[in-house]
Amino acid sequence: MKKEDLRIIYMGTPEFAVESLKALVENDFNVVAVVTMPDKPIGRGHKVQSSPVKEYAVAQKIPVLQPERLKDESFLAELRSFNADLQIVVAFRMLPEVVWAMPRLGTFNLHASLLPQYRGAAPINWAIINGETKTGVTTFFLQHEIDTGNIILQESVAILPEENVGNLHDKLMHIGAKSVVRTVEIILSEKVNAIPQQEDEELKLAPKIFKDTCRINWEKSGESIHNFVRGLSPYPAAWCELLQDNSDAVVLKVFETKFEKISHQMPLKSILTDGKSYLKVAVNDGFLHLKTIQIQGKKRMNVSDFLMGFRTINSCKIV
RNA sequence: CGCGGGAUAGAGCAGUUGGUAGCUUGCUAGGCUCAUAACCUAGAGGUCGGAGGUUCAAGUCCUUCUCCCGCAA
Repeated sequence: MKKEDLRIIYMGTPEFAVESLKALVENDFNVVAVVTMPDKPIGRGHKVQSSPVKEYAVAQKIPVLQPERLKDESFLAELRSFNADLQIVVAFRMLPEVVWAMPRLGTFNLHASLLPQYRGAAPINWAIINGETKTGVTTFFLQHEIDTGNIILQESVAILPEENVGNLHDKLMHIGAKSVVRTVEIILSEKVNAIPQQEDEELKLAPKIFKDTCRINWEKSGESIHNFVRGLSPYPAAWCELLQDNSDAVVLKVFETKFEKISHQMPLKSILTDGKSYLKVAVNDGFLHLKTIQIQGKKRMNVSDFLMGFRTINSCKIV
């Protein structure tokens, strides 16, 4: 089968999905349509914005579908009319069977973990939060249970000790794009050998992250708080509250920390600072240095800049 | 028109009932010290986000615009 004869429909929404689409387009694969989230009023001021995938598709003059509901007959009819051989899903949402079973060669997904580990919406975050030293990307054919399909291709990546979600996300995005291209080539060669997932080990999950999930629990060990912070940095960011004398608590986001393991007598959550170069918080097994933080209503800044202007830090409490 | 905070020296901030702009740091030069993210002295650096208005006088009060941030999605 010729490359041009393989009609591909691509589904995805955020920036992470653009890279793979771009790789397909630049490798001259025949992407006949793109499915993405409807334009929504989003962000500050509720301005209507289109998804990154849509913007790229429009620039490439690829037809874009933005269904409100994936089971709508009008959408399904439109989808059928493209007569695709293969569908590719990257960071989209759960698909009904009527959609993923439609194409002749099936539908595959790129997932940012080494399946079966970290099934779910936030695999990159959870891998870091749990202190993993490696993760990866997996392509697999969709089947009923989410993220459980037969694996086509898997590639692992080291997680560096100080790496945060931002870095790892970008790294996986690029490796993922290559994996997607390679996966399509394999399918094109008709030598696919998709193997079922081996669920021998204990499975770790990667559920969607909400704001409440991001609150720092100071009871935990310094190491795990450190991992928690980098696993949520730069987005959605770990946070705690800073309580100032006779005023309300303000949210303090923490983007970068360094753990100093040492035994001490300070009460939990004590603030230690020289008002100039460092700011550390007492935890059970040492001190957690806050390196990059953002207080509500201000910009993100490194701790020395923060201390320069925030002179009342010593009368504050961490909650 | 979703709610709220903000814009003042390179950076981070303060600025009272309107009265000619300060703090910390950084920068430059000099001094001091066995030594330090050390200390001392001097200096440069501002159209107080933009535009209008009120006033003898506006960083401060009023109107409007731009940009940034938090919440919410």
